Amino acid sequence: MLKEERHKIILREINLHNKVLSTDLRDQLTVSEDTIRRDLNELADLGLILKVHGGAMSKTFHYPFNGQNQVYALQAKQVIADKTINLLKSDMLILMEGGTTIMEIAKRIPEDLSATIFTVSPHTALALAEHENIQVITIGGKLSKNYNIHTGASVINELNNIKIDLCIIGTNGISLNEGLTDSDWEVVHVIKAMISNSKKTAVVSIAEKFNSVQKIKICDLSVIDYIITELHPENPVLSAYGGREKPYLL
Amino acid sequence: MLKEERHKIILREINLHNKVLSTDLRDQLTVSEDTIRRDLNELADLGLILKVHGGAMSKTFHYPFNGQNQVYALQAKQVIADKTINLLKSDMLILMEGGTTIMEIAKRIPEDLSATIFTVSPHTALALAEHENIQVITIGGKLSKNYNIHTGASVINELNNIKIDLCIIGTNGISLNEGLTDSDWEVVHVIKAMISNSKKTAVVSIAEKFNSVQKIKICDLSVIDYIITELHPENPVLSAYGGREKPYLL
DNA sequence: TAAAAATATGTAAATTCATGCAAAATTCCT
DNA sequence: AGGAATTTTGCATGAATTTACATATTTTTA
Repeated sequence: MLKEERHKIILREINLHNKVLSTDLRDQLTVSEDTIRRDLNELADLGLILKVHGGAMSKTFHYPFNGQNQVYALQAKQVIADKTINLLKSDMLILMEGGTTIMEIAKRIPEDLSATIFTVSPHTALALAEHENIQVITIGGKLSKNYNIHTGASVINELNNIKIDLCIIGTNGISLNEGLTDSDWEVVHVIKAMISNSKKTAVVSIAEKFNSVQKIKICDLSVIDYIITELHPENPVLSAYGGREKPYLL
Repeated sequence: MLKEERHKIILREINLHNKVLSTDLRDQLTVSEDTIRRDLNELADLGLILKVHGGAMSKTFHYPFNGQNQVYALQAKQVIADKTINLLKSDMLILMEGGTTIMEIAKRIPEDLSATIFTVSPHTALALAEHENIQVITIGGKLSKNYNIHTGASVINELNNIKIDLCIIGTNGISLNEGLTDSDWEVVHVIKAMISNSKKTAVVSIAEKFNSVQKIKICDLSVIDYIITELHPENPVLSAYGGREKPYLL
């Protein structure tokens, strides 16, 4: 294994988890601990990481909600993120909403993927900005305090002027009969506009949210192309959802 | 668990709740109480927390100027922020750029000030969103990786459609002869548009940046209404700047 | 004032680190 | 392609750090 290769893996690991243990890296990369230590020293000399006793840490938190904040069901969301990333191809125009699941996707995008990603969420934008080959375009507008995403007429207008290849949204409610539902009127309208200006739409949601209904309807499930959960597509919990038609379970 | 990791968690806990009990931390972090005590001692030695019997407290509770952020010249920037906030009145339309000084302004806006604030910076937007009475509107666009502010034609277009009462910008270079200067072409154009669509413009800058010149010109100083530094307006360092005409030193 | 709680100090075990050196791998040059 | 130069790696050693426990002291509380 090349040194540069290790360095990239180490940096990635730190970006993802905010820290690494020398011992973990030794096992993961199957090199001696001395080598790892030398790697960490070099990366620290370049100012890329913060070396500490026992490993290394991320030097600064670039965006507010990053490390210490405990994300609910983080592991499930990371599984979802990895599945979702398989849908992303180079040169795509991608549109992302906000939320913790989508943040995990943003963080875990491979460094060699080059694409243009639109987002209505400042958090997502800042996470995406970490990737060298991703062009980030924020759809600005009134910032909703509760959801930290841009809403309002200006957002809708902007969205109506672009044609997206793949749109990735989270959801608060998802059920067979009611489709996608949410509780905030402004947010619902943004999501509607996101979907209707995209060729394909993927919904990411932990299985726990399935069969829950919120007050305001976004759309029927038939409009959705992919539903991505942490479970295997053939898990009985999802059996009602994977029909012959869209949406496809991933 | 890494020691620094514990430290960050402890700091976060203190920032959130203003105090921590050693016993709570012992349980939460599953280490011995001695370790917690050592951690608290180290953080106290660094001046980041205030150690008290039974745990530790936030120092900012007692001494407002003492952040743990690694912002360069933070104290000066906080002085600038407080001066700038005097310019803000309720019901104003305000426009803010990005940068560490402006972040301090955003954080320190009084809770009873109610205004609409536009910004081209996701960071600033998220900081502003913390204030209940501030309506935040993000001017979206291509996110510049180096500066983390939105740039490009769409930003200019949006800016041309609004009329701002007060525009607050930072700067990289400020000098009598060359006026405001910066090093990034895209950023310069955004700032130009910000200024030309605002009735009043305030420049915030630590004194250290005075008499420095960057490659690209933004505007002459005569266009600026207020220059705000951490120094007293009559400090000799600034003597050349405060003429009979604009700009006014604060 | 006495009991309880919190703190300080010392010690030993375990882990981690820095350094020097030789073997192995890689790169460079002809 | 072949060999020299350079870089990289693993190992050995001793030093340094970190942690939990035991014990003594101080502070708080009833």
